[in-house]
Amino acid sequence: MMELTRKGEYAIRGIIYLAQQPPGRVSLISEIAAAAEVPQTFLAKIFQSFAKLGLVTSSRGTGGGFVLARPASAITLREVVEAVEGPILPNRCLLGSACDRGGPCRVHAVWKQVQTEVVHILDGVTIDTLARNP
Amino acid sequence: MMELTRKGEYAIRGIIYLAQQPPGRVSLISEIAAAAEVPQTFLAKIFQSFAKLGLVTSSRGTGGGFVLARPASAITLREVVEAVEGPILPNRCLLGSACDRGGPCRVHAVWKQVQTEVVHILDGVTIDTLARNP
DNA sequence: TATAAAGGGGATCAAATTGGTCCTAAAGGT
DNA sequence: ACCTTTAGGACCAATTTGATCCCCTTTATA
Repeated sequence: MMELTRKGEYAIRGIIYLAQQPPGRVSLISEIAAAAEVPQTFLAKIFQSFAKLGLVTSSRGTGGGFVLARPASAITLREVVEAVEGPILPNRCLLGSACDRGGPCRVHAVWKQVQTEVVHILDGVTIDTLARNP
Repeated sequence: MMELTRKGEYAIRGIIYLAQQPPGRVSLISEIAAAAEVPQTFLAKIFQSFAKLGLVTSSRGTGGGFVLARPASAITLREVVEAVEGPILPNRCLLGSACDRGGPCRVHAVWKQVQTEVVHILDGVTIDTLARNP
């Protein structure tokens, strides 16, 4: 239960690689894909999401590629994961207010607590931290 | 991300209904399914899992049905969820020791922490508590 | 000892999601 | 012009999810 998908896995590996490059250094998607051992076309889609959300900046043409849009210490694991997997949401009922057939369900508060805790943990981890890891 | 499936949702609804019955009272799967508003054949499968894991006891034939195998206060939400969704496992890498291409991945400790927290929350909630909820 | 009333278990199936490819367009450098 | 590189959409196969169906076994009781 609650498993990260390949997409999430790849997203993390890819952005960690970017974070390990010298600041300002532009990386090609082909380079990132090779280093992170991820299918290139798939990773390209992932980085499109990153770009749209402002986690990375992209440039086209010769000399183009991807760079972090912010210092790695200002990008959280939560942002990266949510960029490709959508919001942390242990149960659909956390979206609307009425989840059960009439009124909030009996487990509502528990899922809310799970959500809060997970978000808190992932918010506390930056890509910088992960990139510097042993 | 991390969404509970219908199966998990149904499992919880079904066992809460059982917990709300007078102690010892046998409930038919048809009765539970109607009350919980869950497809009966699907719920039957779910309760088979419960029975195999010893959360409920089942009896066949006339007068048969399902009863909680333990007091509702001794059944945790975690047991119910894991019975049908498998173990709480934010990342595959939490199974083996080496997750990344050689050695544990950089995010390993984070997923471990998420797992521990979620397990802790769900372990702290009993079916009894849910059944008595407003 | 039939027979009806349950649950057990396997096979099967459609729909949704996941994981991934391909192609064409657009943008930028030479 | 022409090459390089990302953008975006269409498309596709495999897997998972969400069921349904059918036949078997167990059990009470008429």
